[in-house]
Amino acid sequence: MGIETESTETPSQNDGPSNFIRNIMIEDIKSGKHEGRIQTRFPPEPNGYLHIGHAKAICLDFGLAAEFGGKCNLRFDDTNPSKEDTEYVNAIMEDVQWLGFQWDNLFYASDYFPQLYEWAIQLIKDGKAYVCDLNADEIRAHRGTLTEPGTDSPYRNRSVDENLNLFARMKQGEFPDGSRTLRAKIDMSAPNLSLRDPVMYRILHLAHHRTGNQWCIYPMYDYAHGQSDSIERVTHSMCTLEFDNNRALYNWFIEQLGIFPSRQYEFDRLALTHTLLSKRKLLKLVEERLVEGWDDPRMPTLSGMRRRGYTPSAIRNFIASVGVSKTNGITQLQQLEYFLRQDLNRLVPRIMCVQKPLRVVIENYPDGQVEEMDAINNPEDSSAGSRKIPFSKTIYIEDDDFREDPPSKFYRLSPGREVRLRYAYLITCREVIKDSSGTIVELRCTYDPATRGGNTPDGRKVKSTIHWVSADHALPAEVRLYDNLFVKEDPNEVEEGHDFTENLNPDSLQVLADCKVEPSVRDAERGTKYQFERLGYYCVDRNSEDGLVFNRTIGLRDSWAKIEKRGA
RNA sequence: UGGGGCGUAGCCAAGUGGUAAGGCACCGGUCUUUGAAUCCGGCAUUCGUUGGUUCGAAUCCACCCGCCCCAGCCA
Repeated sequence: MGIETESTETPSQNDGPSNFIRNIMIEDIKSGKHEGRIQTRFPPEPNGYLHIGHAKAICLDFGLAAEFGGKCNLRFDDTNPSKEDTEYVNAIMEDVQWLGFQWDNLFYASDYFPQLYEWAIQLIKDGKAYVCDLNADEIRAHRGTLTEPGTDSPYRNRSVDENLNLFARMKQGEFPDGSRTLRAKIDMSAPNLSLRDPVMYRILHLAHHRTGNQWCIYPMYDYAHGQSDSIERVTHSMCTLEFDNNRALYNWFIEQLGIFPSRQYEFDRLALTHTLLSKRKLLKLVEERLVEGWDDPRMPTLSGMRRRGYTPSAIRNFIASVGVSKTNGITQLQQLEYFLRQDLNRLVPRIMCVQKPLRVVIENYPDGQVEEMDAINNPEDSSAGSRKIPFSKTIYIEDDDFREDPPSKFYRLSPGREVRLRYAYLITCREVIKDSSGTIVELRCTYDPATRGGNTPDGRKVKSTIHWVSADHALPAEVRLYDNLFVKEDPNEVEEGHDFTENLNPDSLQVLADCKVEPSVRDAERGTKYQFERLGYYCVDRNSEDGLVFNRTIGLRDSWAKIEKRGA
C-alpha cells in the first residue's frame, strides 16, 4: 500500500507567483540574448547534507531552466578539500533526484583546475595578478576596514617574471601552507571590500576528494565560481543575497579574461521559524550527537525530511508558494506544514492506530465472535479501494477519546454517552473500571447491533466518531512523535556568550512504545506512508527490524485541542 | 560612520502612474461515519516616515527611519 511520489518530468515553477528572475529570463529571451538560450546550474559544496533551504535553490535552478526549455547542470563547488567529502556528493545527488530533478551534466569545479590555472597565468602576464608573501594576519591588516581604505601589499609590484616563477613554484609544492597567495591586482581602496586585491589561490597541502594529491594550490570561491559558470556557458547564475557583494568580482574576472559573460542574480534564501538552516550548525548537531544523524527526522535536511515522511511534491509546492524576492524574511513553519498535509491527504491511505490504548469490553457482544468490517482506504481517492478490519468483543480506543467528567464542548465518549466506532458500531459507555490507585483501566460498553458499519438506520445522530482496534487482532507498534527541534522561533536568539544548542527543544522526540495498529499493515515496507485516522500522517521508519516503528510526519489539524486550550 | 541590498496585513508575496492579486495564519458559517478534508464568507481606505511632482502615486523625486550583507588564505 505504498505510494509513489516520484515524478517523471522535471517540475517547473509555473504554479507560483511570478518572480523577478523569471521576468529577467522572459526579457532576455524576448531580446534574443544568447539566442534565447537559458542555462542554469545548481552548485552545492559537498561539505554537508542538503536542507530545505537548498530545495529553494534547486527548484529555482532546475525549475526555471525546465520552464524555458533550458539546461541545468549539477556542479559540485569543490574548491576547499579541507571540508569536502564524497559522502556528501553522493548524498547530494540522491537528494536532488529525490526532490524530482535530473541534471543535464554532472560537473565539478575541480574539473576546471587546469583551465583556472592557465587563466591565472594569463592574468599574471597581463599584470592583473601577483604573488603575495603576506600571511593571513598581514593581509587582514592591509585590507583596511569598512570605513578606511586598505594599503597596498609590498609585493604588489613584483615583475611578471617573478610572479610567474613564484606561482609555478607554489604549484610545485615548494612553499608551506599559508606562506604565499596569488592575488588579483584590483584596488586596495575600493569601497567594496571584495575588490581589495582578493586572494585567488591559497596553498593547501591537502588531498582532494577527486584530484587527490595532484594540486597543493586551490582556487578560492570567487576565482572559481564565475569562470566555472562561464566555461559551462551558464546564462543565469542564481545565488543567495549574501553574494551580492561578490558580483563585482564575479564580473571582474570574466571581463579581464574576456570569456563567456555569465550573469549572477541574487535572491533571498529561505528561512523558517523554529528551524536552523546553516550547514555549519547542522553539522554541529550531528557531530555532537544532539540528533541521531543527518537524517534524523527532526532535521531540516532533505534526508531527514524524507525519513520523516515528507513527499517531494509537498516540498516543491511549498517552495513555489513562498515565492522569490530579495527581502530577508522568515516564513512560518505552518506554511510548510499546510502543503505537507495537503499532499499527504491527497495521496496517503488511511488506517486505524491507537496510540494510547484504553481497553473497552463490549458486554453484549458475543464472546469469540469476529466480524470483518469494510473500511475505505482513502476518501480522497476512490481508486484506493477498501479493506477489511476485524472487530471483536474487546477493543482498544484512544485514551484521549474518553472523559469520565467531560467538559462542555467535549463530545467523545463518557459515561452514559453513545459514540460511533468508525466503520463498526455505535457503543454506549455503561461503566468505568478503575484500579486501586483510581486510574481508569477499562470501560464496559454495550453496542447496538442495528448499527453495523456505523450506520444509523433510525437516522439518529451521534456527535462523535472515534477510532479503535480489535485487542486480539491489533499489532504492537512503536510511534515516534516529533516536535520542533528548537523552542524559539529564531533558534539563534541567545544571550551573549550562549549557544544555539540551548534552544533545543527537550521534548522534540516522544516515543510511544505501546501502540496498537490494525493488522492490515503487518507487512508494510519501510517508508510506507499512512494516515492514522483522526491522528495524523505517519510512515514506517527504516529501523523497523524488531517490529513496526512509525514516525509521525505531521499531526492532523486539531480544532478540539484548540478549543480545549482556549477554555483552559 | 564606507559600499551594497531590502522595507506592501501576524507571516510569505504580486504589483513598475489609473485607484491594493494570491497563499499561510486567524475568525465566522457549511458539510462531514476522521473535531480532518471540503465548501462559503470575513480579514490593508492603504503600501516604513515626511514632504514634493501629477487630474491621479505602493509605483516618479527628495529627505529621514529601520532591517540585512561585506573587513576568511570559507562558500
